[in-house]
Amino acid sequence: MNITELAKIAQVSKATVSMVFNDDERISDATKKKVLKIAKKHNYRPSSIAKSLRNKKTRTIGLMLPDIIDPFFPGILKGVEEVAMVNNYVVIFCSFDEQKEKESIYFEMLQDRWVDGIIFSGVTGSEEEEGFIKGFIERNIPIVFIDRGLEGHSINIVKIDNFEAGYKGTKFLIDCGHRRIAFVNGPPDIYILRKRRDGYIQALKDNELCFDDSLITEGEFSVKTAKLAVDKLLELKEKPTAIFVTSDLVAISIQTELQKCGFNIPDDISVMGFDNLPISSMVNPALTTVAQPFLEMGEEAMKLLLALIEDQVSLERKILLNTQIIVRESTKKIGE
Amino acid sequence: MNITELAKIAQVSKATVSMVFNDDERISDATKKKVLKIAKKHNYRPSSIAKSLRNKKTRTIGLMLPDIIDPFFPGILKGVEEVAMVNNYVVIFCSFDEQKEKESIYFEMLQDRWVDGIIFSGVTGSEEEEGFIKGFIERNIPIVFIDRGLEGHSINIVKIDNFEAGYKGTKFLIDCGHRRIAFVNGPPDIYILRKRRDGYIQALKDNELCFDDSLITEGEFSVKTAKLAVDKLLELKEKPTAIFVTSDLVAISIQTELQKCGFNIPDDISVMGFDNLPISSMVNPALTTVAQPFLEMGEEAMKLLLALIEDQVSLERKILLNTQIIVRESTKKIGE
DNA sequence: ATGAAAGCGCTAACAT
DNA sequence: ATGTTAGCGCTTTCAT
Repeated sequence: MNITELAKIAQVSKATVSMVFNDDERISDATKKKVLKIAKKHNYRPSSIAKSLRNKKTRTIGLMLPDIIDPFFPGILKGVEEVAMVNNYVVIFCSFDEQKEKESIYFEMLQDRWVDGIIFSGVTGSEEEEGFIKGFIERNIPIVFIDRGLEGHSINIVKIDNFEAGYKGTKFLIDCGHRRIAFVNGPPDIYILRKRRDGYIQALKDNELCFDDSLITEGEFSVKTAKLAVDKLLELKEKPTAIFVTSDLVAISIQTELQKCGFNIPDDISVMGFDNLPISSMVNPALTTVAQPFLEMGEEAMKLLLALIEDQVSLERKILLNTQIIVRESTKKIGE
Repeated sequence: MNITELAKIAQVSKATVSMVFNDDERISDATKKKVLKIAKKHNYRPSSIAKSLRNKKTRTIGLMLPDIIDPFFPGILKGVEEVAMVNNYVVIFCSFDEQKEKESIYFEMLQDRWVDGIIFSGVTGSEEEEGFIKGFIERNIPIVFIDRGLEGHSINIVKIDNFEAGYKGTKFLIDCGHRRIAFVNGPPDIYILRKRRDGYIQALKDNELCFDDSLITEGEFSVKTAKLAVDKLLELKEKPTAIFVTSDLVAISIQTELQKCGFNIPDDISVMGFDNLPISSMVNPALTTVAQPFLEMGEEAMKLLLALIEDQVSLERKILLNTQIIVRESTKKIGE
């Protein structure tokens, strides 16, 4: 059932049917009712495809994510999806698994499909990527970044203040009385992780605590790094009383490792995570952590994208979301 | 840049351009090369939207999920996405959060957008839902279900054998020497969970073990249920030596609860989960569990959907995927 | 080997 | 208050 058939049955013109479905005020209530009734009876619904071709708007956005198994992306996806759906948009899910080739193919698909906008998390910074991104911007397809964007470009981005988060987490441990605080981080060539480390170091400095290189472990976020970090700690003659880990998953692995080595958490050592994943409240001990507002990040990114699409504004906006310390059982006050 | 403009620049007809991009053999190599070159230069790519309207095929599928935070859905999503993308399809992500209203709206959106097919996990069984599903099938839009489908309908479905999985998990514990095995399950009105329980009971029977109602706890999958289950166990005079929990997340919560009550796992009591989530290997102790092949479920669902879409077959197919026992640290052999 | 033209389902300008 | 018509970008018959 399409508009032509329906118009025939309802004995009106296609234009009238169209106007009815677009709530045009010029149509009389009588015909409006009549058309709607017949449409319902015949299960007629206007084709989004035809509309898109005609209107040059698809009410579709692309969401580019490096991964979906990593448990912080589902929250972002959900936030984006919710705001999109309420606004009658639909999201095409693109996960490129850190593969350049997949990323390129998805960029092309999104271009071919005339998406109205793109939300992008996990920029790699490759030349090819930059080319695609510039292409979209030239064609007036807005892009909103999450976490980090293209360096040296006027961009719209939603993120947390990673420096402040690193600072805040460290400060919390200091306020708990800890004086020797180890730091376990991901790869420092990732901008946001470098910032977290900077925050950690600044907090130490501001509180006149020794900053000791041997307290820092950096490497990819994995169980291996967790083991490495624990091994490193065990060899230290002067052991830290707390560890700040910039990933909940790694923090959980570290807790496990430490427990296996006979440490009691938090009595022997405090552990502080970063992310606040759903699982973090379920493990033993429940993890104290710096919470990232994943859902909100998705929501805000989508809201910003909507503004860019619909209001045609080309503002360059940075939205900074708050992190929050969630105190649970893996940290405790010491000293006095 | 569209086909008309490109045709003009290349001094050929629109038909020729179209044929070039559809690899029509009638076009000479010379013009093919010429057109492709000019297309590249002007960054021309055929519009998927216009193609869709013309061809009545969108190379788009809808994926309906009840949730995305629940950690087994990301695996499914990933499996679907991978197979879709390799075949030049795109997936519209629809999460209805167990809300009937959202579900209906998404069904309508998918209809309006002429998706070529739908993958659906989490049927609720509501009348409205059934209406939509029938509508799609009537309009020849294939639907593949994951886990469970519509009762009394010829449907295409990908799932695991939940009875066998329940049986297998229980049997493993029996083979470890356990004679009193508690069972913690989700709501038994969910078909697949009922099946898992049936498998548990059958395994007990087949091994002439007492089946004791007081060993079973059922309720929604949550921390609350975990606590409830542990409380119940503590009151038992004859304690079980093992617990089989049909959800890793709940199993992890139960481990935490038990540890807080002073139990050592697996020395005092063995715990067996169900799912094999990424996190399950990281907790302490690492969880022995019945693994569901989430990724494969998504992949197989998408492959089946492709067959239905492209071969226009209307076979009614059930794909049964294997579960697997992953032995880790939370269970141990006892007795002899 | 290539071109001309109709039509996919819709909207918007213009006409009545 | 409603109808007529052209056109969005593409494919596909049918001609040449």
